[in-house]
Amino acid sequence: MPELPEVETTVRGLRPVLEGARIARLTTRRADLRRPFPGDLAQRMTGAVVTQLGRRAKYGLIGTDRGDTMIFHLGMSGRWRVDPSVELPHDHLIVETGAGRRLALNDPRRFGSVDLVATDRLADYPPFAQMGPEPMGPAFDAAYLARALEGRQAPVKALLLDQRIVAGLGNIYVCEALHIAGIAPSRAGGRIATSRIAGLVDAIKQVLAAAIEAGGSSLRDYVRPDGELGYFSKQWRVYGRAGAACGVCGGQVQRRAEGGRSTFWCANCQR
DNA sequence: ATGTCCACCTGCTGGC
DNA sequence: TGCCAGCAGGTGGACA
Repeated sequence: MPELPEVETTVRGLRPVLEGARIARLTTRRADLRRPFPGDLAQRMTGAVVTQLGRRAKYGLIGTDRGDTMIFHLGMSGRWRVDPSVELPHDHLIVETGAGRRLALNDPRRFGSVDLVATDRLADYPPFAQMGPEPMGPAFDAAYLARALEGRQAPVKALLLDQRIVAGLGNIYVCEALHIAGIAPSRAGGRIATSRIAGLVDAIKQVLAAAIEAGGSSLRDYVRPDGELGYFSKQWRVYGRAGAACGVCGGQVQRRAEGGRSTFWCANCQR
C-alpha cells in the first residue's frame, strides 16, 4: 500500500475529478472494510459538493460543503479506480459525481477504512489524536526527532514506523531513508549521534519527495487513480533487493524478517 | 511507559 | 499441472 507518497499521488489524482464536484450517488457493496462504514455515509455524502481534497499521514481527506470530511485509508491493497469500464471484485464503494465521473474504492485485503467526521473536529478523529508531525512538514526537524528518540532502546526502524513519532512513514521508505542516512535499522533510537539524526531527517524528506515526484511506487496491486503505473520502485536502493549489490558500496543487501515484516539494509554502509 | 508479537484478509509466487 | 507455504504497503490491540 500505499505509504505517504502513494496516498499523496492518489489524492492528486482524485482532485481534478472530485474538487468542486457534486456527489450524485455513493453506494457500498458491503457494510465494512477494517471497520464498518458509517451508517449514514451515503445519506450525508449524497448531494454534497466536494470543497477540498487533502491528506494527513496515510489518510486521504475529502471535505464537503456540509462541514463533513470523508476520511479514507487504503490499508495494504487499496486503490481508487477512476471511471472504471467494468465493476471488479473488491470494488467496495462507488462514488458518482454530477458530471458523470465514477470512482471505485477497490481493496482486496480490506485493511482500509472509510470514516466520516465533522471537518472542524478532524483533530479528534481517533487515528489522528496521538499522531506525530508530517515528515515533509517544518515541525519534523532534527531537534524534534532527537528529542523523540532520546533514551529509546527500540530499533530506530520500529520508532520511525510509530505514527506517534512521525506520521506517514511505512516499511519501504523507512528502509530506504535509513540506507540513505547510513544508519543500521537495528540501532537503538537513543544511540544515534545528533549530527546523524539531522542526516536522517534530510534522508526521510528527500526520499518521500522523490517518490511523490515519481508518482508513487508501483507495487503489484497499486495503480495511480488515472491508471498509470508509478515507477519509484525502480529507484529502490535496498527494499525488496535482498542478495543484490548495494549501489553505494557493492556489498550484499541483507534481509531480515521480524514481527512479520521484512527489513532490508546494507550491513557495510549502515552502522 | 516501552517494546514485541499477532491478527485482520486476499492474492500471488515459487518450490516441490 | 496442482498444492501449499510464505510473503505483501498498515494498524491496533494484547501481552510481558
